[in-house]
Order: sequence, then C-alpha cells, then structure tokens
Amino acid sequence: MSKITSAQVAKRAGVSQSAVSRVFTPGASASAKTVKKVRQAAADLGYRPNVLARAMVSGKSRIIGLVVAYLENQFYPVALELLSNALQARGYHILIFTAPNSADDVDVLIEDLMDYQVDGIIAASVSMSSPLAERAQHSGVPVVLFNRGQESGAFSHVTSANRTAARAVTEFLLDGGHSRIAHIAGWQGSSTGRDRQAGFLDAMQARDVQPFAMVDGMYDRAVAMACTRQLLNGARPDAIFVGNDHMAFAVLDTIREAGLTPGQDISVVGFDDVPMAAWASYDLTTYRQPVNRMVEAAVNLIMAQIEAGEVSPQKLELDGRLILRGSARIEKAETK
Amino acid sequence: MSKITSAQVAKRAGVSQSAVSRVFTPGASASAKTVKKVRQAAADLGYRPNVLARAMVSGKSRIIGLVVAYLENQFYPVALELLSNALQARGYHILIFTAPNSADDVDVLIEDLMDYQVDGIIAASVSMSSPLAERAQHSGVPVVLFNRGQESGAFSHVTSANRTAARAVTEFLLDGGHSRIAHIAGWQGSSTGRDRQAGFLDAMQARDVQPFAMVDGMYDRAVAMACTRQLLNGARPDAIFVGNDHMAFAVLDTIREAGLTPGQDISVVGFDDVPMAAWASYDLTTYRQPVNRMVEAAVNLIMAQIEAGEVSPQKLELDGRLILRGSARIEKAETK
DNA sequence: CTGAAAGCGCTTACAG
DNA sequence: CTGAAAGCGCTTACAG
Repeated sequence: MSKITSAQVAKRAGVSQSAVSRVFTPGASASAKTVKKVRQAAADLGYRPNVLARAMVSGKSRIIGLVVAYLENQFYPVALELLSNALQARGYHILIFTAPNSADDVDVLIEDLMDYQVDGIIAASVSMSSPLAERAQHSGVPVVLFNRGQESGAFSHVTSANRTAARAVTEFLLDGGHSRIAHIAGWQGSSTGRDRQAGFLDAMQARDVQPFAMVDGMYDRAVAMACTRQLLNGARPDAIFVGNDHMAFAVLDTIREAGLTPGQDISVVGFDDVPMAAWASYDLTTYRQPVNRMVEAAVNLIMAQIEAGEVSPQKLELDGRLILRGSARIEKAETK
Repeated sequence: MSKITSAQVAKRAGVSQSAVSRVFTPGASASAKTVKKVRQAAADLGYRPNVLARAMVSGKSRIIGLVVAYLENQFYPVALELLSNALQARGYHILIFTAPNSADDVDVLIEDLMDYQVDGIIAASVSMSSPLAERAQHSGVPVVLFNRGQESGAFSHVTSANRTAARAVTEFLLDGGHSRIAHIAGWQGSSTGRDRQAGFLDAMQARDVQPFAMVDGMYDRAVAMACTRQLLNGARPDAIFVGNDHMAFAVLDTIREAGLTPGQDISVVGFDDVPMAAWASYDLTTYRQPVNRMVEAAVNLIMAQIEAGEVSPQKLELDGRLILRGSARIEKAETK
C-alpha cells in the first residue's frame, strides 16, 4: 500500500534526497560510495522513481500518444506492435487512443492526449484538422502522421509512395492482359485512398484504357463485399485492384461465393501485404507496404523532433514492392 | 510552445489559482460568477489542466496499464479496441506494453508499468510471477488477468469457462460420429491451454475413447502447421480440435494444401470465434468466447478495485457457445 | 561530489 | 463561496 519515496531512501542511506535523485539520474554525478549506499537502501525498500513526478519537473513524460483506428485491419495491430517495441526500446511508452473514424471526434481525442503531456503524437490512419494542427504546433508537441498524408505543411508524415505504387499495380494488371479493370478504392476522405486511386487513373490514362468501374469501398469489409457483388452482376471486370488487403479479402470471399475462382476468372490485387495475405486460403497478390521501415522512420522522426525541439516537418514516402501470389494472373491473355 | 497554467488563468480571470482549480474539479464549489469568469479566461488562453500534475497530488493517474502479446491473433486487437473504448468512456486511458512471450521479461515490464503510477493493470494473455504479484499487491495496484487464469489467489481474472467449453466442443465432435479426434492444444505454459486440454480429456474419458493425438501448438501458426502435417501423415484423424482460431486457420490451410477438404475429409473446430472465423474462406466452426462480456467484466472489476481500494480477488468464468459453420461435420457418421 | 532550497502544476484542507 | 498555504515526488541550479 505504501509508495516509497526518494526521501525515505535518503534517510535510510544517510544522504540527502538530492543524492538519491542523482543516483537515479543517468547524467549523475555521485561518488561510488554514495551510489552504493543509495542503491542498497533503494533495494531494501523496493524504491523506484515516480515517473510522473519526474515528468512534471523535467517536462518530459516519455509517453507517446498513439491514435489508431481500423484495428480489424491486420495492418494496424502489426504496426502497433512494431511501434510499441521500437518505442519501448528507447524508454518510451504508448498511451493509446482508439479513434472513431469521424474527423471531429479525433480532435477531441488529441486534446485529451495532450492533457497527458505526451512528448509526441503518432496518428495512424487518421487525419487531423487544421485548427488542431495549430494547437499541437503551439504546444510544441511533435506530431507524425502514419500511413496517412497531410496536405497542409504542418506535420511530418510517413507513407508509402502510394500513387506510384498504385500505378505499378495497375500496370502489372494491364501487362497481364487485363482490360476490364475495376478499382475498389479506399475511403476518399483519406489521402491513401485518394493517392492510390490517382495512381490507378494515371496508369489507365497512360495506356488509354477506361476504368471498368471505380467505387469507394470505405476501407470497410461489408462495403467492399457489396461493391463486389455489384461488380459481378452482369458484364464482369477481369480484374479488381482493391485499395487495401482488408477489403481484398472481402472481395476474394465474395468472388468465391459467386462460384468464381480468383486468379482464374478474375484477378484481384490488394495493398499492404498483411501477414494474412500470404495464408494459403487467400494467397493474395498485393503491394507490400514496408511496414518495418515505415515504423522505423516514424519513430526516428518523432525522436528527432522531441530532441531537437523544432524540426521542420518531413514528408517521407517509402517504396514497397509488388508481391506476386495466386490471386492475379501474371501472363498475357494471348499466351494463355 | 507555451503551456498555460492555472495561475495564468487565475490572473486573467481575477481570481485565485485555487478558484481555477475548483472550476475544473468535478466536485467543485464555485459561484456561478466565478465559474463564468474562469471558463472565459480559460477559453481565451486555451487552458487545459495538466493531467500529470493532477495525478501527482491526487494519487490517481487515470491510466490503466495494459500488457498484451500475440497481437497477430485477431482476438487481441479486438479485445484491445473494446477495452480502450470502455476505458475511454470512463475517463481512463491505456498505457500499452507489448509483452515478450517469456515470463521473466513480463515482470520487468510490469515494474516499468508501475513506475507510471498506473491506477490498475490489465494483463491479457500473460501470466505473472508470484513475487511480482506481491509487489503489485503491496503497491496497492489492482491487477486483472484477461483471458488467462492464475492459480495463486492473488489476482482477479476473467476467462471463459475453458474446461467446460472444451468439453462441449469435444462432445460435439463425438456426437458427430468422429472417433479419431486429435487435439492441437494451446501453449501448455498457459492456463487456457491447459484448461482446454483438460476439457478435451474429460470428454474423451467420459466416452471412453482414446485421443488420436495430442500436441502443443504453442498458439503459433508455424507450429500448428507443422503439427498438422505430422497428423496428416499416414493414418489420419477424422477431426482436430484446435486450441484457438489463430492456429485453426493454419490447420485449415494445411489441410487444403494436402488436397483435403475441411468439414468433409476432416473436421476442424477452433476456439475464440474471431471475426475472421466467419469469413467465407475459413468458415470455421468454433467456440465463441464472449469477448464483449469479458471486456465489460474486466473493466468493471478493475474499476471496482480502484474505487474500493481493496476488493478480494474475483475469478470470473463466463460461458460462451459453440458456433456451427462449415469446417466440421455435424451429422452422425452413419446417417451420412 | 553534496546538501538546502526552489519549483514543476496542480488539489485540498484550513480559515475566513 | 474563496484565498493563502502546504504538499504530491521529483530535478536542478546554487553554494559549498
């Protein structure tokens, strides 16, 4: 029931409270004898410094606020785990805020987050409003957007080179001899959804072929299934480029439900390469986002901003690569 | 760059700093006039109370430490999201610690967690050592184990009635006319793994049938696949009861890889009923853990312990139910 | 190297 | 209802 304080340790060790503090402060300056006495007393009493008190005076909480949504999409738990490990390794910890998908509420969340005096904020899969951007700036709390871009120059962000990537995916489909290509895009309210769609259109226009269809799957399984049923009705596409793997699994399930075989009757390509994409039942051809490197970059960015105080926002776009599996035909149609 | 403090608000509002504090304290006692002036000044300045400072003096951080592992198993992200939402709704937030699966390191983690003066700890899918149990007890920090039991009476926990549930699953398989039933158990170092295995054995013994095989899948996909390949070699089982869905998906993939059809050539039943189990490609018959109720119970328990100071540990075991899908044969063999 | 003292931003008795 | 004051558990100049 008792919280041991540095004062109690000091008393037992026969030194001042400041001495105890110094022993537990990395950049210490204490004699070997003092260190020994203090460590002994601390061990006897089971003393551990109160991180909150330290945070108050130092102004550094060693807490990073993480805003995350879409946890049903395997990409995010994976990223969360990597993020947490990377941060833990540097002595930071994550205060997690699960976000509603609507924008206003995210603002409220971030304000709550800032009340905890977090040293930085990583916002995954959410956008932030401009007023909020200003508040964060003003409070001097660095913000890094993860897997989401930001038009305003306020924040740093790290994403894949979504537009280029989507273009590459589309070209792959075109090269494979597909000509009736549909795109089930990610939520158009998100930069990733818009960028990937733009990349799709880039490639189609460059080859002068019309999209078979283009709809917004909202990054939602049920919506993606409904879109797919629609698409399968009547004249069918011969390929569907889906805005992320999570929706692509829904597309695959729906295609099979209709008695068709993915990769044979219709090609499907996703985006992310979550672990499940490699599982035999899905065997999804997809564009791999370099999640390891993305996490590393996000952590480095936020650390740099925390340490430097101010760093001009950086926009990082990393390259991934297409992973070929069974859900999409590779060879040209004529060579079949 | 500036953190606004209550003193600054007080000055602008022309009241004392205590008055400002009262206005922002729920159980306040301030005149309407004071409230008005203070709120105005606070709004002008963009003031928000420093949660850390409040935590220091009140001794309540409104932070719950969550220890979690196995994030690749969809059960945990789902639980995490529910937990976070439930806690957020009550004004608490989660400081997350991703756990290595080995026991010693968990202890270190929990100590780190306690340094943040968390008001309570929810440990999902991990066990805690006895010495640590004592420390937590001693510090007066309530601990609730989630989806994992604890022999020692030290902590509260909430789980499914794993043994009974596993027994029911096994009986279902037996009733379905299966006689060569294998069990790929969860990690035997975990209570859930042991309890489910015990339930499996209960049912088998009651019917006087020998297990076809019993192995430890370690809650790991790769291990489960290896076990399944082994099982498929030579005389095959006609059913496999798998310790959780995450492994069951691996089993299903492996069975198909061998050219067999789950639910036809061999029945498979999982445990959890994660969302993916319902997806057409897996269509997994499984025992549904009542995750909503489990989360609710865990949150209520921890809240009760925080508010009451001391509450004797409670062991909650909730009932779920078997969800029938296509991966396991239902009718008796003879009626086929 | 070391101790006394101030102060981080709050809450909470204590008087009035 | 309200203000002055003490104190939560630390870190960090400041003297010595």
